[in-house]
Amino acid sequence: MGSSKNDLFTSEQNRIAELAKALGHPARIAILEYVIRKNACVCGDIVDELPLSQSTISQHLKALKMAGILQGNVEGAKICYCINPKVWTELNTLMSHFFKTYTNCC
Amino acid sequence: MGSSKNDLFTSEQNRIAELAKALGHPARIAILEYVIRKNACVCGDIVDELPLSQSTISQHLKALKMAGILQGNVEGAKICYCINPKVWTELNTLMSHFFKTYTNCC
DNA sequence: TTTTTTAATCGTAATATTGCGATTAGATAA
DNA sequence: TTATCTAATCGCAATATTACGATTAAAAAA
Repeated sequence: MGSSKNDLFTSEQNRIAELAKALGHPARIAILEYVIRKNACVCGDIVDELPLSQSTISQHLKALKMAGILQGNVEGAKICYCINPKVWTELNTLMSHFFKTYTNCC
Repeated sequence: MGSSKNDLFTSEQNRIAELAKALGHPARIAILEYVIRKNACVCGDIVDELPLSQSTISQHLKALKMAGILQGNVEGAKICYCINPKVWTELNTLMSHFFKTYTNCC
């Protein structure tokens, strides 16, 4: 027990949940906002921007990369993070479709 | 340690993360889809619909209620769940605004 | 009344997440 | 070469999540 039973749900349900989960921490929202605000690939100065340790931020970056939302491109010793446009579109599409399925009833 | 440091982030960052986290499990997506598909307030037959135990579903319902996404209205012995329209709009607004902040750069 | 139904909560166990310091590996600089 | 910088990973601890059976409280039915 303790782990979620992903095999019981559709792949779309699992994918929405996976992407939402990746957004489910304020530090990861802050990271994405920062990467977007810089409007370019941003290297490890995220660490200077957020009040969290380097290892913690690296973990959050990993979570965002695992979901596919962020890309990391190696640039010498530094690594350049940016939004993965395809996954961003996927996220937008899945969410807005999900939102549209509801129209007031109560 | 172990708990997230919500006080380090803006209330908007925390709220987006809180709502996203509530969507961050396939069972909760399935619950919302079911409630929406019924296009009306739905009572506890969610338990018959999903392959999870009554107590587990009750926990997921609690998570959705805590985030405000679901409302539960007492109807005799049964409880009637439906989407909270205000929070649904809030969710839609926050997410679509968040999505719009990004335009391709890389 | 007693019985049944409904949904929340309790108790427990397994697993996941969050966070940080320390270490590591690879690239760059001196 | 050695030193430094960068970012991932390791190891650990605290806490949260997920899941289920059992119990509970309240309403409805018999």
